[in-house]
Amino acid sequence: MAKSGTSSRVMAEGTGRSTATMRALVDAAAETLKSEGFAGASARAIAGRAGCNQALVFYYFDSVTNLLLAALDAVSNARLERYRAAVEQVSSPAELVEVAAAIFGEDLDRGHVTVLVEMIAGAASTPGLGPEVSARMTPWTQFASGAIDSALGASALGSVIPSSEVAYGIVAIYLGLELLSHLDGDRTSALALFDHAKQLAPLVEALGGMAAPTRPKDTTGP
Amino acid sequence: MAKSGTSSRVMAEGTGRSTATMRALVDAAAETLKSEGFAGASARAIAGRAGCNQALVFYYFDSVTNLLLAALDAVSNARLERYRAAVEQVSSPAELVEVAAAIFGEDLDRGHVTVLVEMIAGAASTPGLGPEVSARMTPWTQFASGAIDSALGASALGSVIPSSEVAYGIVAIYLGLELLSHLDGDRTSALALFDHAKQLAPLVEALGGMAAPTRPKDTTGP
DNA sequence: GTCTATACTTGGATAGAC
DNA sequence: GTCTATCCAAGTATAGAC
Repeated sequence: MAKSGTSSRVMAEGTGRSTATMRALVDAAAETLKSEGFAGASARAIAGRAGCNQALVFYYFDSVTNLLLAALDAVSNARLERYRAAVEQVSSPAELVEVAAAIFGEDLDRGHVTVLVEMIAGAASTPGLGPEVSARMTPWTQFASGAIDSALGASALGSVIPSSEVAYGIVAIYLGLELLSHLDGDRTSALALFDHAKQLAPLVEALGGMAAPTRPKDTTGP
Repeated sequence: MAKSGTSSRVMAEGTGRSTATMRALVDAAAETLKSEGFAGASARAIAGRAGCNQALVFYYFDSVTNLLLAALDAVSNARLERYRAAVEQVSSPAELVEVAAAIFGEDLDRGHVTVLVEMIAGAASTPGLGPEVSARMTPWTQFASGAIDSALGASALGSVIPSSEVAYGIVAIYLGLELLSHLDGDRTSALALFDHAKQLAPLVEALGGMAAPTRPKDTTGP
């Protein structure tokens, strides 16, 4: 699943060219998934975009599928970090919706979620790919769950609807909005939804306050 | 876009065998999209499942893409009719969520939304397919919009959030839940969300009543 | 209408030169 | 490490026999 037996332990500097083309391939794989989709992400198409030879795909990753998974890892990890950093300074539902909308706007423009969606949909056609992609989804549902908990407080509406299930729904919305907005090249319809969600946030806050045992804005101080 | 120049005007009975295999191909195309995904839906795979020769795909539909679109049409229309019939007897938000959950459960089990999702995701890799698929999505957003209007009443929350935008979000959730639940073969997580939505429906009703100029359950009588 | 046969293209993957 | 050359499998699409 990892790599061939090449330069996996020498990641620091050493063979500068090798890791460079490796990264080029990973980047090109992500870009190809965005513009050509899973079915169009062939070794030749990816290598062509990376500016190198098709054989290098197999030299570095053993198979096209492995390369695509590496691309998924790269995009997923980078974005997860971005979301984490942004959500860290958030405490209220309204704020949470606001930053979520902003970063999701980036995702729509840059096509980050496309990579995810194409891999999920493409998993059906490649034996064994499903579990691999599925494993890479759990960090997202877990992250969403945690973000909801810390913004809403475990005591609030969380007692009515468990945050893990809400998180599942949030992730689903992300994927679905990506599918729709990518299909007709229109990100405004998707972002409009976030605007409305922002309007609804105070309502959630009020309801949470009613059910909760008086928990103020929670500044996670140790 | 339609067919070759074969038996398009003789659809009644006449050439019984021809329309039979045509339907077999359409059905097989849908099934192949469900189990093998867009990338695995080749003329050979589909014809094999239909129990006929690969060449018939091109005889009847000119191209694989056209056959896949025909399959999408068939599934989409059948399901739309199913939803319409069920939603007709609905007036309250709680009822709407309930029937939506029930039929969506069918969709998850039988893989109807998979066909849609695979075609949307696959559209990226086939030039010209995007607009075709997009055109087949609008009936769904329109239907959802209408269902929300008639269950909520144009006067209720509709003044805060336009039903067309909510409909966009609902369709997105359907697609996203399909992606997730299909990936890890678990429909319960998706259906649990509907259960919770049902619990929230009375709240929406109450809020709608507050904002609306006293509109009772609306039994669309002529 | 349906099948066989076939032409042509693309894609995954390997071997070996440099 | 990177490229060329190549093999082989699979796919689209057409022609023509039945």
